[in-house]
Amino acid sequence: MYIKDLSKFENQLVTLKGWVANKRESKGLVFIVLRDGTGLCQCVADANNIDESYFNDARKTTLETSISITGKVIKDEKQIGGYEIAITELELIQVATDYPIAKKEHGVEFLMDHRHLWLRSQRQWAIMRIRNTITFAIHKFFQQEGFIQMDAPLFTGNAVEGTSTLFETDFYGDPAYLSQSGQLYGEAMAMAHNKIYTFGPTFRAEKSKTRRHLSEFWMIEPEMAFHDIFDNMDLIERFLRAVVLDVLANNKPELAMIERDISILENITKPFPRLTYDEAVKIIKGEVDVNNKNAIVSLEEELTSVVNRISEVEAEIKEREDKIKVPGMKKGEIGFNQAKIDKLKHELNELEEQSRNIPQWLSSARNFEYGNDFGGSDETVLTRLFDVPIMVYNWPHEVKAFYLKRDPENSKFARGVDTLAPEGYGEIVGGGERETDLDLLIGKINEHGLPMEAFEWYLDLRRYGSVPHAGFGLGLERLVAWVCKLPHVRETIPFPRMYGRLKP
RNA sequence: UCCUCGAUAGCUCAGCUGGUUAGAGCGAGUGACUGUUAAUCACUAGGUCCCUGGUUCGAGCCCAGGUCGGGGAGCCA
Repeated sequence: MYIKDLSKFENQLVTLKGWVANKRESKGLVFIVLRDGTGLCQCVADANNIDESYFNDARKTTLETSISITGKVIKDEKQIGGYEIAITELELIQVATDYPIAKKEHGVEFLMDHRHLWLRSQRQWAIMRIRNTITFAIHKFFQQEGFIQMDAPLFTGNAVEGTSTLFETDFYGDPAYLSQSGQLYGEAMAMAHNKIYTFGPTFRAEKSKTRRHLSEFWMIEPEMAFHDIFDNMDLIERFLRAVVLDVLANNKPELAMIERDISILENITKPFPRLTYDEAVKIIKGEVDVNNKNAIVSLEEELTSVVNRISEVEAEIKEREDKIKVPGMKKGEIGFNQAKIDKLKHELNELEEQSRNIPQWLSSARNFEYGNDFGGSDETVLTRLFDVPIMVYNWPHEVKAFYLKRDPENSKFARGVDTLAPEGYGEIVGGGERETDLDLLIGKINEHGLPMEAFEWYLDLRRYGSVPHAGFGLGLERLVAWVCKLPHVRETIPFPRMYGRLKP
């Protein structure tokens, strides 16, 4: 019996097992908000209606105490979930003392140190449900499209691109690296099964401390024989649309819990703009407007509004602090104002960080040098202007991976494509058409200073029945972060591993 | 690796140009309250002011070096 099914048991006696998510009590009444992993439900112990021992046990409950409750299901529109339980029996399973996570603002470090408990809170619960939908939707999409799921090894002897970002391990006395992409293996598997996808963990030892980076993250890498870059873009677009529509179909309540603006997700049915690198650069530099917006001007406006908001917030904090100081205010009202002040101070810290970052981003966009790869801030500047994901293709070949196909129409470019999520999120997909020319590939491997013997097996794919093929890699956490509009990817995975974070 | 912000009670934060005994709210504990949805009231217990050194009659506050954390750059999904 689970809380999510209560509607089928109106006016019946049910038994629920779960944890105390919240509790309020007065003399003859105890209100327990029970959490059972499927939902929340208020349960009421009324001293007049139940045995004294049950009532006393109800009073003993604390935050996150585990209990079993039996009671009658009563419809009550005012309650979360629309139902309430009138308790008739209550069994304490384990009484928790001093649960660390309180119903108030906490700092990031504290919450991360208590990630094992933080996962129980409502917001995190909702995010994990959405992640689950996305994971399932990804498998569903590819399976329906006739893809075979195959897994690339996690231990690898050679680096795809450089070694500075690899975690080294000991493999029976030899160095081995944790995989940072299954890409090359994916190509081999596609030659055997035509269309395949991998879905597994990926490791990158980048000492990055930004909202977009994890050291361990989950990547989905499809690879398709007989696909060119345009087929690839068609697939990316269909794929992301299917996944987001699945979330909209299954997770409206969760999206509401985290206060996600659904209208932007609903735009997913619109076609994704496809820009060449050249076009995207013009937009970033503010030389071309898009959707009646100019990248530079709108960022300048953003900066102004951040500055204005800072003075607003400062004024409100001061006002509330002065209010509290006046003698005679009721204790509860002081507490209420103090909680508001806490929240405003957190907002103020974030705004001040933005006011330091935006000028840097502005100068980076203004001074963007044609031919460079996009940085994180460039992607932010660009994607703030859109309300659907965009695809940027035909990149200068020097800045992209060695295995990307040179554009036959202009050898300056490589047929890579990045998909950038809107609202400033940036890259969630990177991919492209693969180089099939054996000599060009050998040249690129030498150019990058990579050990040729490690790539012999890969070159075999060009020697024996080489065909045009393409694929891409999607970062699961980045997709979840955008769908949920989270400020940081660390909340999209149960136990994040990142620079400076290996526990819990 | 670089830039930038920070570290004070279990938590979130005040703490003035350096000045006696370091504060608030929340949380916790005790008692009072018959329906609450972070707003009832009273009382109680909570501190190595991150570490090391320096300046000073005097350092939570100033200086130097470190440690840890937030944000960003580079790199990337």
